[in-house]
Amino acid sequence: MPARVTKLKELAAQLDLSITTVSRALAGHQQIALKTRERVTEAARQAGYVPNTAARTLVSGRSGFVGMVLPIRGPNLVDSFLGEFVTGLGEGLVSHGTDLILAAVAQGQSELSVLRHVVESGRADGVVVTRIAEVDERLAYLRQRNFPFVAHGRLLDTDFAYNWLDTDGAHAFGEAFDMLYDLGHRHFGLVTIAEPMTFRHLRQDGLAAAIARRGDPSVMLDVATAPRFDRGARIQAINRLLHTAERPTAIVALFDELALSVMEEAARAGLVIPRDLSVIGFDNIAASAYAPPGLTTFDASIRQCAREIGEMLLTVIGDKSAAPLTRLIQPTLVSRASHGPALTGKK
Amino acid sequence: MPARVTKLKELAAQLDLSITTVSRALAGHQQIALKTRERVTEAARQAGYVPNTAARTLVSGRSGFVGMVLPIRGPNLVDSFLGEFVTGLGEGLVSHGTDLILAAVAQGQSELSVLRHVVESGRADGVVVTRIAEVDERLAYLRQRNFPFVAHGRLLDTDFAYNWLDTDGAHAFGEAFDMLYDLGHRHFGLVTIAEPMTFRHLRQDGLAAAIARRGDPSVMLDVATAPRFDRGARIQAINRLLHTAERPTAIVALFDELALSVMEEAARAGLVIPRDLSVIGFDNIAASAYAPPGLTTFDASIRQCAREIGEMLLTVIGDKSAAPLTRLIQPTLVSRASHGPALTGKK
DNA sequence: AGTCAGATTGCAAACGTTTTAAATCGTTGG
DNA sequence: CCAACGATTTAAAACGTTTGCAATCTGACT
Repeated sequence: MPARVTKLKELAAQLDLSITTVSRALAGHQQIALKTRERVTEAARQAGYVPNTAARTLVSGRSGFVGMVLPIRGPNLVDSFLGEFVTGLGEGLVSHGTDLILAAVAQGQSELSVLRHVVESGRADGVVVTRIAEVDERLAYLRQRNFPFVAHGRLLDTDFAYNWLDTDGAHAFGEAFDMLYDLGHRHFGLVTIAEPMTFRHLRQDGLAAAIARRGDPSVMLDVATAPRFDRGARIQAINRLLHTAERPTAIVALFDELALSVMEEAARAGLVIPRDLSVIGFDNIAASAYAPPGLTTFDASIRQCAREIGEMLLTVIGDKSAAPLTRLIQPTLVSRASHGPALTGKK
Repeated sequence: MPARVTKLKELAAQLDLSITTVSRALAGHQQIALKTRERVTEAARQAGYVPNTAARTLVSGRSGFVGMVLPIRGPNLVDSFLGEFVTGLGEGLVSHGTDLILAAVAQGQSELSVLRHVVESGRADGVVVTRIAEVDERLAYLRQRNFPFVAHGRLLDTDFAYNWLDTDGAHAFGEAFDMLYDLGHRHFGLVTIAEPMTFRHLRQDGLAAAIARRGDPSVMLDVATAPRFDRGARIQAINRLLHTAERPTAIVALFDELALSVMEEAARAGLVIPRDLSVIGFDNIAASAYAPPGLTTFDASIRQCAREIGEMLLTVIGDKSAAPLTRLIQPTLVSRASHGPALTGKK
């Protein structure tokens, strides 16, 4: 026999008060006598009263939920990002009693249509959008609806003001270049993805800007590109980079998974890291610490970022007309053993 | 200007039909004339009508959500489990248009109280419970309420019938022992956790049973125990195991994270794996492939399990009175390079 | 005693949907 | 031409809460 859920009406009857008063007392309204408020609170606690979310949402227009569309990924792909992000988001939201809804995208559906559903069904008071694309229809939609959201990542178009939090990939990649340059490296490789994600541009541009700043014409940069989820193409692209006549002495990867692939292929080709090749990644996923000899990378602290995104979103929901919130996080260099001085004997 | 959401009333007015008819037409009731149904469906599509979740939930008593309480974990802990699990669950639920609610546990709250909130506020039609403890008050609560749920993991008490899916850790650990025994190992180590989780017992018992089955009195087993989230204690316990006069030649770890720690400490102690020590884990987390020389482990395919759990839960929600659903998954051995023949020269 | 202000409390509407029971329509058989 | 039936549609209640407005109560002041 399922124990029944106490309703406001019952609580009111039991206390010999009106539903209105009980509701207000629990909401802590000042207009209800303090004594009554205490009496009601205690009775509610005793009865284990929990307000019905649906009824509350229906009348107040606030669901107490924040939505997120589950990022799509291939069937055999491990995504170290999601677990961290979700945990952080939960942490950021919990202080205000807000829960998270995750909506998956079914086969044949677009991510946008799922987002629309979440927004228009009133399930959520705000949403989080991750992995921003160069032309992102999700952001366009949310903006047009004037629906509260915070993006993890930036658009390239800086005219479009909105709420975002991003890690400063451009700066990090500049830092990586400077460090490697100072170690004597002049011939660089960059492993990147084919998808039109904005973080690709930002990081790539950060690297290019650092090279330009240095103003040394002897610096060379080879770029290898492969679709994000195509392992075969990735391996091929990396090997093209590794097996040119004049091989780069340092390779920067757009993110750790790519860097780990580089290390694997380098090992397969008989190269010793960091003696023959320096490798630097970005993200600091768990595997990076274990992959020999330990990947030097930038820690983006996804969990912490997500937590802050959660808090930002709550602010945005609370005050829709506030000026756009933006936050640029500086990732920190995690120096392990995959980088070192350039092999100069060769030149 | 936020575009307005179309409501049933508007749709009805526009079609010159009653709200009732429109509602029924969209639900596909046979009693509504086919022609009308088509007309309504088309108009709804055009208007981009999305039913309001709260209103629907309030009257129907079904929220279309499945709940899960975000597993608690330390601030600096990476949990490879969660991302996989959530993705799989989403995949399993999406076919029925069900979304997932994740509720985080705030500081000072108990996981049970959050679960109660989720259940009693009507947020969810069913819940998923992971990481079953020996005496699990969450299961007791859900059962007493007769609320639909599926557990990832089993209780030791087999009298209590409920819906669960579990990986057969007992069998896997038996398999690990047999394999190692056949490779000549006689002195074993087991690294386990202090927390009263049922999977600990099941795996440990599986190992003990395999040893007993073998009936070889020369087999020895040393057990090292440490709290799950205490890294220092874990390292200490492992080193106690590694630095006894007569060191085990093979160590089985309760799960991969422990196994990776064993490999790290072994390397630090100058031991070569698998020559001096065989190590076997369980879970097959991403890092296990990278940690040198590659951890031999069992793949529990969390994502696939979670997917199935999602499907099971939908079944349970659909028919509350059905017999308990149970499913035991056989993990598959992933043979990498961390195990090998026992070093016999020593004896 | 009457009046009035301020402090409390309660009535009733509203939120958008589903669902029960009943109404309406058109048709067929007598 | 009427009754009855099946097919289709509709009115109205219900879900549990919040909230604008009105009602009541309690003293204090005149």
